[in-house]
Amino acid sequence: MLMVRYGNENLDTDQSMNILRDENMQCSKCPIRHRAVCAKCDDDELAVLNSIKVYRTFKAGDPIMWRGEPLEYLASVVAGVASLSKTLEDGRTQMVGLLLPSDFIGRPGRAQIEFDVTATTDVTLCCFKHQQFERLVDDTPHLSQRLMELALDELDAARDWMLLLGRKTAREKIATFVEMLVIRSRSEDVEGNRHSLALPLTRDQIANYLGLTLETVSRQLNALKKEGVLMFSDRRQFTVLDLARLHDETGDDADGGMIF
Amino acid sequence: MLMVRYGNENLDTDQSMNILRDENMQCSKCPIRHRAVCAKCDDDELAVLNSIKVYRTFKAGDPIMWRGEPLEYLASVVAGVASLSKTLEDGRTQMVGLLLPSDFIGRPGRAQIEFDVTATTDVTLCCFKHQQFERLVDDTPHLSQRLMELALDELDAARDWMLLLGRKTAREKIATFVEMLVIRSRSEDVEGNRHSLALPLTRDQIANYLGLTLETVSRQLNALKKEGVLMFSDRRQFTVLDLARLHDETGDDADGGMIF
DNA sequence: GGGCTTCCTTGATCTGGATCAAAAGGTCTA
DNA sequence: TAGACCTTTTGATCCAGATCAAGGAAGCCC
Repeated sequence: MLMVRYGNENLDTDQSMNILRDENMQCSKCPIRHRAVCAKCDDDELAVLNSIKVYRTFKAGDPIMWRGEPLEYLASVVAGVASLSKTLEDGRTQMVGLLLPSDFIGRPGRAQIEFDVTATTDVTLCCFKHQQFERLVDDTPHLSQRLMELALDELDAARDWMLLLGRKTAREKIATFVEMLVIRSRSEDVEGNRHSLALPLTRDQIANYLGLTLETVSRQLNALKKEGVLMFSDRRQFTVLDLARLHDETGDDADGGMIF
Repeated sequence: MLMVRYGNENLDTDQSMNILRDENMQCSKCPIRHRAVCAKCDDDELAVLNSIKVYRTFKAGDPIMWRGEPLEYLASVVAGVASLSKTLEDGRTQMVGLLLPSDFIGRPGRAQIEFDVTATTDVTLCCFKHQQFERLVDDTPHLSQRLMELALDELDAARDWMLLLGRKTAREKIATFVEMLVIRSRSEDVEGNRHSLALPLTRDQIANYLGLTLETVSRQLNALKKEGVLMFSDRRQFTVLDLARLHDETGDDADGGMIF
């Protein structure tokens, strides 16, 4: 996945909090500059954000925020993949969102979140202190407008996922998931209509996202391989050989509901 | 469900469009005044809304908006229940939202919606012309703030529903649905901890909302009846005899994730 | 009242995906 | 180079809920 490397030389690192202050990292050069919460900000607004932002990094598997915990930071995902998940009393869990670069964590006007946030790969976040950011939002229409757009995008994605969870077969779920990965990582290896990319999740995590078990995920992925829709170079890295065929397996109509 | 009756005497009715202009209906007396999109508006702002609003009514079963159709109106639900639903290529459908009084339809900055909206009971909407409303939102922070809150509430509800659709058993789904109805209709008949209310949906529609079949819905509702959790006076009207027991059947933990 | 239609119930059977179980790769450490 | 620990694959079995199939019950229109 879209991994971004920053040099380590000039970092002022607070190891206990994973906080990096990288004086070299300017918002204007940020890889997610034009899709994140700051997308609509002009140079002056960006300068303010630049001055209050802090990078934090998390290792794959690290918890980022817990449900119900007061929100100290709001953040944009700069690199890596994080997941949102909810849990039932007896421990069954369901992922309710996948955060890819440019997605935003935390909401203005909410003191806490209703789900756990976990790093599924190594993750870099661009963080803003909750209260500082809230104040900024109040006098920056470009920020609040963009926050609204992001919230509505998430709502559309959540509703597409409800259709998937409620009505799709295991095969359709897997095909939809892979198609989503292709769409959300357009920038990666493409050769003709062959798209090469990596699964950002383990079989177990995919199962968790799709409301399946890991065994079913494994069987369906291998079936798509046998049928010549996918090709795996290792367990994570794969190529979509037939995008049209993949779409046929999703159960969605041609004009497609999916918004990512 | 919370039905509101308006006198018919002073209505200027355009039958073909179901448009009612009721000069007697002042926003200040509106039953959803304090929960709808206008909740934060002051008297001046309300006066503007009052002057541009139009009521429309729909019979149970009527389509309200179609997916992909350009949005002429944005609207608040004043009375009755409407549903949002999405459909797969082969016709399988899944409800992705239930709109109760005070809920809002349509989004600023979006020319169309990604799902169908249908009246499930007789419905009264308070409508605003799309462009007129957009302009108003831009210079009325109270409106845009409230729209943001409503969007975030919907997002939380959508995520709770993803957990339900992905991981809950049929029994848990039904119990969660009934509990939601109780919570969202607090104003109705309560005697001790016995809550009497009506199912706003047919068995088929409930199945559609919960990702089940109508037979399973019927069996589970009757099982809850046999076990003394619910009591039915007819097929729609019922009483919750044991709210704690109902909650135990939802699978949620005590402090509860559910936000409605 | 009788014939529609729509909604709901109940029973019998089937099946997709869960669950249980075991083994095969891969990676890391030592 | 072995051993410990993952993640993934594959096979065998099971079961919750879907599907198929008949009726009932309530409302509506002639």
